[in-house]
Amino acid sequence: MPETSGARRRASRSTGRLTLRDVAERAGVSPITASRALRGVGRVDPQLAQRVREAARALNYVPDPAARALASARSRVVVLLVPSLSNQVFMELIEAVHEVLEPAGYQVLIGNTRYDPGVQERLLHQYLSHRPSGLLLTRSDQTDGARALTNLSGVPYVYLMDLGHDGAHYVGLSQQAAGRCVAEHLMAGGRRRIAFVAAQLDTRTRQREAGYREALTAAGLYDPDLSVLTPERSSIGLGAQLMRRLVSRRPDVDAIFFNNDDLAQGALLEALRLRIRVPDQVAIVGFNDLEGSEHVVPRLTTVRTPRAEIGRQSATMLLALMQGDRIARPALDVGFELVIRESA
Amino acid sequence: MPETSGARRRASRSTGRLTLRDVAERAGVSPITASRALRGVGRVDPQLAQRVREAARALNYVPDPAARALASARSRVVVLLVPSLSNQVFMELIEAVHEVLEPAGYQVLIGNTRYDPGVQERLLHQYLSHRPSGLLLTRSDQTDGARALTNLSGVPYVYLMDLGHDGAHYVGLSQQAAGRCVAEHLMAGGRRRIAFVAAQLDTRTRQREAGYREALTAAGLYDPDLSVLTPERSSIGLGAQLMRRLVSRRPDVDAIFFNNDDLAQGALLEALRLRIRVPDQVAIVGFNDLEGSEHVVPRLTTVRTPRAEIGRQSATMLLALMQGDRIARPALDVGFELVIRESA
DNA sequence: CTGAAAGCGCTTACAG
DNA sequence: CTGAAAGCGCTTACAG
Repeated sequence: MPETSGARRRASRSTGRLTLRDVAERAGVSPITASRALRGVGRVDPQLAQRVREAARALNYVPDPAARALASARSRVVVLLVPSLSNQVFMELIEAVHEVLEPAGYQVLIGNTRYDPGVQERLLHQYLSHRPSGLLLTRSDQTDGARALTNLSGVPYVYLMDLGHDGAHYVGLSQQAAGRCVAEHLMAGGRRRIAFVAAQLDTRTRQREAGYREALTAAGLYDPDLSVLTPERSSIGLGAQLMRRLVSRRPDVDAIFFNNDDLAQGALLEALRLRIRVPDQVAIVGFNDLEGSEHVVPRLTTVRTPRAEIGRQSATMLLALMQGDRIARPALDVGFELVIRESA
Repeated sequence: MPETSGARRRASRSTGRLTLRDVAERAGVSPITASRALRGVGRVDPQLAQRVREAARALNYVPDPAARALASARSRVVVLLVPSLSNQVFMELIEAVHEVLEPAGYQVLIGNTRYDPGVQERLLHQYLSHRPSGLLLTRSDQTDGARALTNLSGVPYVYLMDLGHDGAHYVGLSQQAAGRCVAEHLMAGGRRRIAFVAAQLDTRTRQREAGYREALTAAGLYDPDLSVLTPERSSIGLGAQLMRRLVSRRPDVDAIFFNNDDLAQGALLEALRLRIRVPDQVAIVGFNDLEGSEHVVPRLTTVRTPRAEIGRQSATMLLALMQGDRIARPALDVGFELVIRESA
């Protein structure tokens, strides 16, 4: 179609790009009508709409997101801020969010807050300049400033991972109840000296620790000396290291609750090397049910958290909010499941 | 500053947003000068430039990316297309790319091609509508259509993970040489019946297989019956399963080269259960040196591939290309390293 | 149901 | 070195 293209090129700043006008011309309508037909809004004669859609398809037309965002003061972008990009938990979350939002025509802009509330606030401020249609955040990692920004922006948002009762939208689970559940399982198995080991001390970790402490305190078994908390990054290697240190310092420990499966997997490997019998001598429980946990020796007892479900449900909820729907239950509890295998 | 804001609100479609005009007014210059000062282009009186920067900072001004993209026909977006979001290899890549590009003021738009060249082409077409400043792709997964699109777009791009000699820009390593290296190490250790096991059959897998076959053929040891290739998703569980099947079908196998560490880790666990002694009875080598490989029992011999390095270097190379520099060595070989531990 | 006008917030190209 | 004009490609608000 050299003529069309030539005609468009007359302006000095033309980009040579295929525009809505080309589609409109081909369909024999005005650009406004073409715009409406393509977006499926307003009243357009079905026949005309069909012609427009055919023209767009024939020309392989893709609307310019920048022009669209500028004109409508809203971009089809959803901002997703996660605490880490190297944690399997958040990868599955990202993947699930993508799966729901991409087919719905949204771009997912991912920000890595590195478990740092300050970074989260900075990223939020910067990403808000894109005028996103929606926000997916973790509430517990927010500063007051970030919370204010989020509210003032007027952009719909959903909080991920945990739950709250302040009227905001949540998709997550009670981290504290999960912590309590593990402690109770271990006590029910007759364990008395139950340790809690955690790295990467974010808010969700502390909530789980609170649940653990609550349960043990109620049973008169809480011993602060059995809590090992380190800000280091959670990893298999660190789990092995912490295991070794703990059993040498407290040889009487009879159960260990690791805050993440990577730590627990490392501990299991270390137990193998130290010839510590699991669960006979020490019971071990992990958290999250990550890849490999059902295959390690012995198979790891852990808490399954539905990350993909959180991703899908939060994206779906956000989709509803973005089109102005009201949500009946703003705090969606996706639950957790204690998966009892061989290690405890 | 209610007056300023009130003045701006006179137009019916005003968004209430803080604009370049506000910054210019505060600094006492025209918007064009403010624009130039903020971008650091063109000649601007240093004193004026300083005033503009101060005004922007005082107002907490963030330029509108949409307006910027529309006016300049280029957005500060880099598109990164990866074959998977659930593979640790690509997560580390994504993280490293982010680390370089975000501070440089670019947004990274991530697309998941799901190992499907068709999806890659579709995503490319769609993402190109954002007029990205640069593209980060895996060449071997491209269709001819995608390659044509990439070229025609005029957008600078760098291919990740492997190498090529067609003048395009690459940051990666010779997957075939790595495959050959593993096979040679096993043969040097006296192994004669060396199996190759792979899942998720992408091009890089096939290149490694080619290297393996080449080395074994040269030594007269190649046995096609010892190649196990499955299109299933690579995982620890699958590794365990393939291990069991292979040793029962071919009890004489004395070494296995797994195409990814997750498979090898699963195989090690299965060997533990089946009481197969590694490496005495069967040597096992993995690929990629993923998390946990140095901790498993026995510690896994594998090939370390520098994913973070690929991410950083490719982002840095793209940054240079985007500002019009020429690259002296368009194909950057980041190499690989055979890490000999206990399993082979 | 359809369209001409104006505007979104920037940058480019041109003058001075 | 600085700025007034025009334009990027869409959509909104207003008429008809």
